[in-house]
Amino acid sequence: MPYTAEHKARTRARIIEAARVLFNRRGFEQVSIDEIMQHAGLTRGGFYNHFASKDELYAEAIRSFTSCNPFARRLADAPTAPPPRQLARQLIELYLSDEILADIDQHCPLVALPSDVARAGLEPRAAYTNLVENMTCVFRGAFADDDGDADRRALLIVSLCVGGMVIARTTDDPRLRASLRSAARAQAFALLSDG
Amino acid sequence: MPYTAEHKARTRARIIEAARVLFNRRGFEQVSIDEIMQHAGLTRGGFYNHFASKDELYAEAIRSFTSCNPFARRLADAPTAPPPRQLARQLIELYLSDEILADIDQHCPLVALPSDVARAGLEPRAAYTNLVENMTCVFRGAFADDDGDADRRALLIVSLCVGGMVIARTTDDPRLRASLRSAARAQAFALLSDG
DNA sequence: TGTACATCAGTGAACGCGCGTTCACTGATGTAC
DNA sequence: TGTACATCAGTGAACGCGCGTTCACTGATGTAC
Repeated sequence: MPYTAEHKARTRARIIEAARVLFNRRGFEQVSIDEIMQHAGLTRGGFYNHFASKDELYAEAIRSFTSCNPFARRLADAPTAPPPRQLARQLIELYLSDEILADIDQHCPLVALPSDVARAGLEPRAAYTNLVENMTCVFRGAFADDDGDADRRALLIVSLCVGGMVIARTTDDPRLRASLRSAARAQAFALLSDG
Repeated sequence: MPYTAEHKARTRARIIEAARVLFNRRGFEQVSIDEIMQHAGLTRGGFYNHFASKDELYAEAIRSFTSCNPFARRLADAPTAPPPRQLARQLIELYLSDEILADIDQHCPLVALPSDVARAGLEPRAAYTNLVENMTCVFRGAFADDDGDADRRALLIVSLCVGGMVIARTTDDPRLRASLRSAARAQAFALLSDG
């Protein structure tokens, strides 16, 4: 057995991470396998030692989003996190922040890839749905268990965050980019507070 | 002057309409000029009699949405339309309706093409921004001129409509598709009412 | 410990295909007479 | 009214390029002895 299985797994993970970043930045079709492999420090030909096709890589990359964006990392800290409502506020703030908007590589796939995923196969769409559910679930946690209006509020916060960021990311007008997000932030906070 | 200018304008409009439908359905890069021209009942070569490049057509197609979707048509009826606030309600209802969600060809580019436009050139992004502004402006009209909070509310309604539809369109979960839109509709109505 | 070997991760040239774009042309049409 | 003509919208073959994929290969590595 030349090269350990672990060695191959690490290389594979490196390719997926490179793909995640590049897909997020420029979309699935706009990124070539050549580029992904270079970004991972490899050359074109080796790709098919790890994946059957570019499509297979796409599904893997979307799945990997769940564990690699700052939002998800913030959530992973949950045990040491502040109480639910305060955590929710921090996540809204982070989600709509200038830092995230400015750093395309860190964008949430809900924001970065909706059109791409909508046209993709079943696997990517299921991964996307899963992400929406996870995000909603976090905000749901900020309300009382017996709060009949909590589900609706959580969904609204998600819609505001995603909607605000999608438009902000797409438009080229700096004022609109700012006012959209500050309006969404204030409204999301209001939804959290008067619950 | 063989062929009237009007003849050429009609052909051009036919190409734009074909492009609008196909881009909306499958995205910018996934649709070839060949396909668009066929869809318009023409052949590949004639394309460059009407447009300098595929990018130029893209911007035109986005702009054309302003005049050829149910949302815009509803607006064109303005003279005979109900008072601004009631019109706004009708437009929200329409934007988030089952009918629109089910008919991909009719989707608003704000919902159908965000990832594509975000990666496109200046022209498409400017056209997108323009659409956001037009939409915001309509909802702004539902509030008093001297209402200092109106701009913010109008932006929130746009964010909710677009955000709700973007996620609904992308997810494959029917319950989520429904609950997102009904929550967004209720909240948008609330924003209109207690202004 | 040192060496020969088998494995297979990684290489890079090549292939085939589709797409955006160009170009020489064709033929339908409005105009001048 | 009829005809010859100039224009240019529309045609379709061709070009060049980039991409996904294939393939014969190389050489680094763990293992057996």
